[in-house]
Amino acid sequence: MSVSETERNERIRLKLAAWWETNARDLPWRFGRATPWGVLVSEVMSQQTQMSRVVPYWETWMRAWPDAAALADATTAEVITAWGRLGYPRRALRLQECARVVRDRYADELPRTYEELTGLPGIGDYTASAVLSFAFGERIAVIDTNIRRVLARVFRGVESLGGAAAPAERELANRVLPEDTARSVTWNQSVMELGATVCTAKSPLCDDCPVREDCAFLAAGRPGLGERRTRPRQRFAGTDRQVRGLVLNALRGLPTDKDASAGPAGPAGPADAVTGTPVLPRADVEALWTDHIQLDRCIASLDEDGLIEILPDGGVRLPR
DNA sequence: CTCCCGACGA
DNA sequence: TCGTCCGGAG
Repeated sequence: MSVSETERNERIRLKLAAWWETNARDLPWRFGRATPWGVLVSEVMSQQTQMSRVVPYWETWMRAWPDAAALADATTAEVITAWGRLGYPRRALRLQECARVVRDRYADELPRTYEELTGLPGIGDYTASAVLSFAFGERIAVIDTNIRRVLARVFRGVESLGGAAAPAERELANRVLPEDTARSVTWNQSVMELGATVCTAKSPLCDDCPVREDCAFLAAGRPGLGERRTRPRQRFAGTDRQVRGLVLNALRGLPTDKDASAGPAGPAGPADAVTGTPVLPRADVEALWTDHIQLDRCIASLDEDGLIEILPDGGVRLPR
């Protein structure tokens, strides 16, 4: 790295750090207010889900299950219900599996190596790196869609392309990561935050950007702005994802025994005699979606995922 | 319609 | 490396 390049990087780092001080969103798991486990939960909830939607779920979740051991002891039905409408409910299943591994294999203490973290259910490259940086304060380059976009724009003057992070992108991320450990954490957080709130994909707010004077992308006239960088997202309407969501949403809405005993007598629906888990009868299942071929395919896939259980009479329920 | 702090299996 | 998995906001 040349002297001038080093100086430029340092200038950018200082501006971002100052910007972070006054512009960081006050998320409840930031600024040392959450345990490493709490940070991990926030990262899992944030996978493909906006922070603004995550915050209330995280608050409720952490009150119910403050640590891995508590989550490990919950029933799967409770976990799926608490996941609510965050989307991608398999994440909730994996998070509980993760909690059980942490409790059983790691004595309820989150491991702090990349290899061990990525070995946990639902924890991939991004989440492992984020936990190491944000929860444990280790020096490691965090690579997510926001950071890839910001680094590509500021340092290379181009839009980041879709697909997996290329080796060149990882090299760049490691090259510009501050040597000082504490500064590397602030760097990761500030670059990510800039990408989420200012240096957005389609319409970046360059006038409000703290590094607009140093940005290669802006200097080049923002070539190819808004160019599709990620692979096209699957549409939603009419897909299996929508149908699966309908089924789970119906199951989440069923009154439980707690509702019956606590509140104004809600109609306690049909429940399994042994477990007490509320059951959605086959007739109610069929009322959810007219295409029964697709519906049954989704019921089967939900069962395979462990998100529901199918009873002999065709009714379904959340797993215990 | 696209986008949002991805992970996983085929 | 690609397809799948949710849902809401802009």
